[in-house]
Amino acid sequence: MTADVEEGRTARKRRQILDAARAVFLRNGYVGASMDEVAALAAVSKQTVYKHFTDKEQLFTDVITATAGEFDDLTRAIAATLDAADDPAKDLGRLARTFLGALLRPDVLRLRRLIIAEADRFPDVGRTWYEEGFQSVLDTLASCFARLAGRGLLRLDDPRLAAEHFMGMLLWIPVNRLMFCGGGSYAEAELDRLAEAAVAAFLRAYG
Amino acid sequence: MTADVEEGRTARKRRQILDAARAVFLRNGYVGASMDEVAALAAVSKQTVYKHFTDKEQLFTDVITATAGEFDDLTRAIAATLDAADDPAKDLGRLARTFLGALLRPDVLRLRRLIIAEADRFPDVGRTWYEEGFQSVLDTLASCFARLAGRGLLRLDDPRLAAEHFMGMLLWIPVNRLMFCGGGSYAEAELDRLAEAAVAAFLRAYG
DNA sequence: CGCCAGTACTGTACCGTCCAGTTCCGATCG
DNA sequence: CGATCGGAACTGGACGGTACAGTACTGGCG
Repeated sequence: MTADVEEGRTARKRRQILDAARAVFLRNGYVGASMDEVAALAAVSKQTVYKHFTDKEQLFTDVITATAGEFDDLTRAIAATLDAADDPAKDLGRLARTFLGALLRPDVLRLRRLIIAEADRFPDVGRTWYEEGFQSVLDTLASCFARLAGRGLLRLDDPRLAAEHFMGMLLWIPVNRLMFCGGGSYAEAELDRLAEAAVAAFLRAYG
Repeated sequence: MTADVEEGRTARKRRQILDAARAVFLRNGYVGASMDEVAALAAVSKQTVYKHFTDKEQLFTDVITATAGEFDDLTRAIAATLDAADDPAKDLGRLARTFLGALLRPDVLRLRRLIIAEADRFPDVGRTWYEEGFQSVLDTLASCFARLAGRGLLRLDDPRLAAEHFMGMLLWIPVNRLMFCGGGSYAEAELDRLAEAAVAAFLRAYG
């Protein structure tokens, strides 16, 4: 997406294929996606697809792992927001809004659905996603909570547990609603309300 | 499953097909399931399958909606446990354990994965499941919370919000872990710990 | 006679391979 | 510095083999 114009023909084709495959897999699922469609959308011959990726399976796993790195932005946002916090209510609210905005995006939800759907066929993909994405966000949040507790701004024994409860109160409802009701979305005002309510309850339990 | 031996041969065949289809869909997903496999597992000819269900699509939606009624047991368990409550900490703990035991069963999780995976192809199925299953459990829990608040055993303005937060703290972590890590499971002691921690935090926020 | 199992059949879709011809890239040479 | 060249990468299409949805037909059982 950036100035990767200079990356060589081979790398460019590979990137095209990965992007097209991501779109096709997200739209049709693993079984429903056809390699012909991937090749067509990538504007590439099928031979080239099979030169870069031996299998449909390997193409799938490479697509997911290539997309997994995007969680790093989220963890950085956590640390940046909370470590500079002085008013926990306000800064937790901002963090909660950041989470909702990042995790309820349609493409993120479709990726989530895809990984969940194929968790049986690709156990490694699912486990990696859980450990590298889900858990690492929790770890980061927990260590920030621990620092806030050290500064007397939160009151908690088990920062990891507090992080789990924070995420649960914030995300359980909207994530489930959007997972089951495919094309839905939330208005900004509703997201504000969700974030505010979760933070208020969290501060009653852990403030 | 019970003593439905006398239900007519047509209805019996239909039941056989539905049960077999549920197993096949749960194991292979919608696209991966084959009608031949369903017929074979039901010990029925393919012609009979198509006599009862016009389509693969219709068979799928009928399978899901036929399974959806099982949530009623859960809602009854909520009301029975909480409306007789005198010690909220203890009874909420029992309820939390009931939820975990019911929702983390492997077949329930596979059904959940299946519906989520096909939420794009079958939007009605996903929405129905969310409204009839998910929301009705929340509604029941919320009205029980309201009664508890009326008796002075809980302190809350918005019972629905409290129910959402209760479920979120309890279920977010284990459900997600098992959705992403296909074949995992929890030991009983871990479930006890999860339930206890969620109830303790909930009572700090809403006690 | 009516219903159903078993099976064969049609049409389609797709994975992965193969081949013949073309384009791109980097290096070498005039 | 620009023309040339060899090889790698790519295209486009065709093909074998397989799997599956849905239909049709035949024989057997109550």
